[in-house]
Amino acid sequence: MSQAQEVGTSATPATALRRTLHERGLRMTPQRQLVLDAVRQLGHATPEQVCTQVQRAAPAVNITTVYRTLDLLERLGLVRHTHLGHGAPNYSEHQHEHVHLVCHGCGTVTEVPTDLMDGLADRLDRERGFELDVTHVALSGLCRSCRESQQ
Amino acid sequence: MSQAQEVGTSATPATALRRTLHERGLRMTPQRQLVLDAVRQLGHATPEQVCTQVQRAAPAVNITTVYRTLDLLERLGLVRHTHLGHGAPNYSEHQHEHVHLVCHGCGTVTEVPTDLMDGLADRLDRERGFELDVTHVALSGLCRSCRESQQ
DNA sequence: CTATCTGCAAATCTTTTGCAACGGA
DNA sequence: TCCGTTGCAAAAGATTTGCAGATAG
Repeated sequence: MSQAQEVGTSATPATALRRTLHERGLRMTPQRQLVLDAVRQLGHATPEQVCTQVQRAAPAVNITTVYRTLDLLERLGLVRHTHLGHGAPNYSEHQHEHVHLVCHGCGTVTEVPTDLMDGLADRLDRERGFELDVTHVALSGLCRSCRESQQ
Repeated sequence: MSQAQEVGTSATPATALRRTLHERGLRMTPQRQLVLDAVRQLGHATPEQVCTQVQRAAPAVNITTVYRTLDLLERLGLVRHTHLGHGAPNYSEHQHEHVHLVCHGCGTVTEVPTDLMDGLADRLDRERGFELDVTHVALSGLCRSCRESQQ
């Protein structure tokens, strides 16, 4: 009983997650639902942050499980990760597509619509045959307020 | 004598590096020249790769020194680093500006001229007041050959 | 009942830090 | 000589792996 104690969502309805897992012969577990919920609640977050959020509902869930589950959810196409700059990967819902702007100065992360990248994506496609994955990396630079305070 | 043994470049002329260091009250050392040389020779490389290259000339140089020196050279504006995707930062000469395209499929890194980003940079500046640092991150996606072999 | 999952502990890998010794100017 | 630098060892942080036990189906 030391394992998975206190793990459990409020209801555990026959969710889309359960269906997706079963289609591939995988099992539905409270941990998997909790990790997916956490990613949705947090918008975008590191594995560490996801773990903290999950543990608010189920303290026994291990960070190892969070890593493994994020990997799994990504393979299922339910979440995706981007690299915001330093090192920590950053997970968010797959549907929720956006480009990250990271400020060197204050570290703020802003989300902007992906259509900002349309022009660039077209050019890369035409000129280089490169299919840009718009959401996988962050653009970095200086935000307005940092520019103002710097000069 | 256990330290810095066998460290030494072929000549050690009064280089630009020496001057830059002295301007700031810092000291010229063989290690610093070797790290800078390695970055130039490799084009772009992780700290690990830089270290391996340096150690071909001077086996005693420690990875710690490579990390510290890359940091220093970056503060001096001689090199800069970008994030290619997974986690390892990637150092290259500062003068040598380019945008990295990383392919998800084969991992190939391609360099393209930064003016590809001009349109996007303008838009971000006008619409968001965000000053894009074009060279700091990589764009990822699928290269032509991976697209062809995938479909 | 059985194969899949999880938690735990330990291994790995990358990067940073403290400190005594070294060496550039 | 003096103080910036280096090498070493150990710490710190992030992620992965092996395995025994728990559990979904």
